[in-house]
Amino acid sequence: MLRTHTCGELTIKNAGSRVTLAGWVQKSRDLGGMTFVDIRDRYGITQLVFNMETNAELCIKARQLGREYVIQAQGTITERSNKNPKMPTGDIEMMMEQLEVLNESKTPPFTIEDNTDGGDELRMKYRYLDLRRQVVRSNMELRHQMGIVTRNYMNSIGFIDIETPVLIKSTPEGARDFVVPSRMNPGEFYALPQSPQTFKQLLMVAGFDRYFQIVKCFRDEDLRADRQPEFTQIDCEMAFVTQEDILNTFEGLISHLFKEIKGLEIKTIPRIEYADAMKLYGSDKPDIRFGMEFKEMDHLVKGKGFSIFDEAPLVVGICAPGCADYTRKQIDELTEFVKRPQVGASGLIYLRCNLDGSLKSSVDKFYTPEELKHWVTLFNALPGDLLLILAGKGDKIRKSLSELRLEMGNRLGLRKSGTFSPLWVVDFPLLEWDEETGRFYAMHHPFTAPKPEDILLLDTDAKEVRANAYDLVINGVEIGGGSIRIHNKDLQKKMFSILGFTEEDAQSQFGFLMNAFEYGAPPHGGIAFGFDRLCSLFGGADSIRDFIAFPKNNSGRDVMIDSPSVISAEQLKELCLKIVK
RNA sequence: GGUUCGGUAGUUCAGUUGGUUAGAAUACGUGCCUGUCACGCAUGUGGUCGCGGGUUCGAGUCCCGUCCGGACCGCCA
Repeated sequence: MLRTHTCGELTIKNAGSRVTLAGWVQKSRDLGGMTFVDIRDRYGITQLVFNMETNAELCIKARQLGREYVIQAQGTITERSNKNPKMPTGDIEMMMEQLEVLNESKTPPFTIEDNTDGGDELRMKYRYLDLRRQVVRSNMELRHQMGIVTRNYMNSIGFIDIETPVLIKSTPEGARDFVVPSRMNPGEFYALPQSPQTFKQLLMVAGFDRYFQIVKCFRDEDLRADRQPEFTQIDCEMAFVTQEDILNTFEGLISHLFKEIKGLEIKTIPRIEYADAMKLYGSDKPDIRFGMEFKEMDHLVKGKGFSIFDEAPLVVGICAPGCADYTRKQIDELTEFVKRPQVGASGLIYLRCNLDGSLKSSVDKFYTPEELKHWVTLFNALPGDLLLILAGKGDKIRKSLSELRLEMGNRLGLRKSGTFSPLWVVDFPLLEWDEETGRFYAMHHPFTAPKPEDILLLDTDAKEVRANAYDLVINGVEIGGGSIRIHNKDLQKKMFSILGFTEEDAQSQFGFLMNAFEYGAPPHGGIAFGFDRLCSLFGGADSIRDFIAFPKNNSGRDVMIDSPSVISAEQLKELCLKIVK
């Protein structure tokens, strides 16, 4: 071994012992007569002391060291005369006896510090240097812990980890597939899985009644701070269960993770129906760390001559507590915010509930003080509050108001990191009508079971059919989702037909699944959690990139290895492929 | 496909109404310094102002195009 200890473990107890450390030069401080060098590995930092009086040759050698040189240091651990309470090894230092440069280093393009001077792009290009930083490394360690705790927990409640294939079949439903050409089958392609969905269902048919896997999934869609083209799921499936059993089982996993990793007790996770979430928060993934629920106002505002409200299908607002002192400028800012194309409202109406009890709105012309008082009553608004009201088309304006609600939550500091508010959103619609293509799409996926009491509606009013589908939302982030699956061939066939599949298409794409359903498929259902998102949520970050060792940038590129890249003409020929731009 | 912000020293940024030789901090180099730990002091090196075109006596600054990066919308069963 090139070392006897790590750079993080030596304390006052080791004083007097002769040790050898190996690691990277974090920083050196040359004071003339003596030189201090901080040596770093993934466990911590230890201070090395070189003294000109006792060993001039070694001290001069130490002055030649640059940042990130890899060195081996031998010496005796002594108690410091000037202790540093800020570092775990701050009580001791190593009086140097021997120094070996194991490898030199160019000066890195950014500092290897918690508050690095490097920008994102540079850090990604030199990710191996970025990963040396304590903050990034501890993100990786958190991820490791989350994985271990999950595996142990799932194992302890009887789940079995089974790997499913990565080279599978492309299907038109859902996200775009990444495809891989098959050399042995010219003109044919594998697809990388968007999730192991059908395989885990086949495992249920096979009798593995509790399956899980921490598994890479792939989707060829545009990226976001919380979306990577390859990402990791905790993928789970159970047989002989109801929705209730699944929610309870995975409430167990989530509270266990919170307890083990964060030391937090999560009581029962509240549930909200999809329809209520949309009505109260305008979102299927509401952040319930704060209230500010929607109130619909049509019955109070229509027919008073204010055409914006009269002509809008829906008038809906929120009450921002303590914001009545917002200046004209601040209100204008909010108006600009809701008018941004990403938010999409055409204007913002406000009502100030002044501290002296008076009311001031942007529509005083149209409403009497008495009428405005009814608004205040509807919102239970207190003096000092500010009502913010949008008008427009139902779902669209709810979405805009949802953005405004989150913005106000941010402004008022109501979205505190370190606070976790998990929520089950249940009873999602089974289907979504798409105007452009004039057909239904599965809201979750085509294997989701309708609620038994809604099955009859499939033929008459398919839009109204609710599914046994659920999402886990934490702090407004969709962390997981799943459903009870269809296990009956005829119902599955019917679903495909509603989704516009011909019988032949359904058979060629999903025949293997429907055939399996003919051989005793048990009732089953499951859930998948976004592991990267869960890690970044626990780590208190908005972006999942810092919890992935080698992430891709906004354009799906890995700027370190410079992928994707062109392949040679030989490779193309072998695959019978031709590039047409 | 769209909206929006940005690209100036190795790095992070400032740069006024278009006007002399483009600045700061940090990093790096050199010298001094025996208790530093964001060491200090002195001093120095370092610039294709992303790229191309245009307006102008004059462009880092204005205009057009383009490339790259960030956030977002669409998209993401």
